[in-house]
Amino acid sequence: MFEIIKKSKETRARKGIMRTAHGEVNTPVFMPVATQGTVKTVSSEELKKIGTHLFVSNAYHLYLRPGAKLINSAGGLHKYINWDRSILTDSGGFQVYSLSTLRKITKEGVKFQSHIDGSSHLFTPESVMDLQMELGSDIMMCFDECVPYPSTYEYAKNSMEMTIDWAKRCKKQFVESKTERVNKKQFLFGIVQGSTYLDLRKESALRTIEIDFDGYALGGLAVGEPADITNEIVVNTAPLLPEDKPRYAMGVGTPEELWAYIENGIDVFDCVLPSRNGRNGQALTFSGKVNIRNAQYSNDFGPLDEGCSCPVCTEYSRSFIHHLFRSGELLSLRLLTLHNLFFMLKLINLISTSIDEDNFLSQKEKFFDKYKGNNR
RNA sequence: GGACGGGUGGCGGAGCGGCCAAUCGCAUCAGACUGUAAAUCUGACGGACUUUGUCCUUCGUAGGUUCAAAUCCUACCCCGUCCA
Repeated sequence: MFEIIKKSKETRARKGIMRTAHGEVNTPVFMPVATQGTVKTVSSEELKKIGTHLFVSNAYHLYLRPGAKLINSAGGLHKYINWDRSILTDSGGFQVYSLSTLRKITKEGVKFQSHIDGSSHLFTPESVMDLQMELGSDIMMCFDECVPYPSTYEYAKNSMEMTIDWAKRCKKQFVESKTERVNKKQFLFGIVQGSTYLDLRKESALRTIEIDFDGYALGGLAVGEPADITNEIVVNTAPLLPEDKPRYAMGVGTPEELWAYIENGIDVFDCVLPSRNGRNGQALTFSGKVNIRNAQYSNDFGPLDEGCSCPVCTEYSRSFIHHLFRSGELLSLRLLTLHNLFFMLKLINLISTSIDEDNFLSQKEKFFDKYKGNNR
């Protein structure tokens, strides 16, 4: 599914193409997060318009509501949500972390109490595979435990062992169910855990690779640990992953992290930052972060980001968006989200070009000269 | 002219002798947000300073009672409702 088309001469960065049943996805790629089958506030058409080819949705949430059977009967997730490009589904492993007060982990799986109506649901590696196959996502993720930070070595080790075991069960279920997926080309990614412990990360990586997946993800990142620790994990673990498979840093990240991790050979990212922060009033710009709520933008008639060619910056001013945001107008949330997603895609394009042109390091420095220069 | 009710920090609105520089909401000023239970959350919000504390000036105005008043009393000035 994955082909590398260019390797950086200066770093471990590379460019590639992921081919799924719903088209080609150039890497490095940043996936917007569409948990409920929608990137909050923006439409499929808008995502396409700004150049999105892949986003991440969530099997756990879609299972609870509206339900996999309903989606399946609608003709699958793509058709249901009106998206004919690629979709990656997260398994619910993150919800093991984020909804930790509503679940109980056993060897068998995770028993969740629905945050919607309190009802009980058992998620097992097998059921989560079936679920994602039923949804028909292009790339499925193994069911894992996203380990909280900080975790003791013992907890991290036990959890890592469990995630490995679950990965095997996921693979088995995936392989054995293959006939049911008839013409559907679905791929399955394994997830490396191990918390902040490099030896556990290494062991997790090697044993996950042994199971053999279509791609490999680093999970349990950006869950509250200091940035230098995240960096240490990625720098040390990414090189252990197979060169010829896509590498995915789950839940990451900031513009800083995109540069840093692509430099270390990561190909795929996803993060709620552009969408959530956008809804909370923050615009990402090449000059740094802009909190559009701030008084200083009330009479700033320039675009969110000077020189940005996105559908927002070409049409709307900071002042107006500031006004909309303060007035609680929904349009502000949409405009900020759309701009931020465009920013991330543009940033990825910039990085991609620098890989092509073998000037990654100088382009990175140039980016941060301006980005840092106006940050805070 | 009379009878009630009321005047509290930018606004609304609690408090009705000490625990009040004064609950709360809004507004304002900032900050956070990383595989989304998030259009959310946090902090500041009379002033000054040696800022987990100290001091100064506040609850219509002016007096008074009291060890102590936004809270009680008196007068006055405003505002609202009703009666003439």
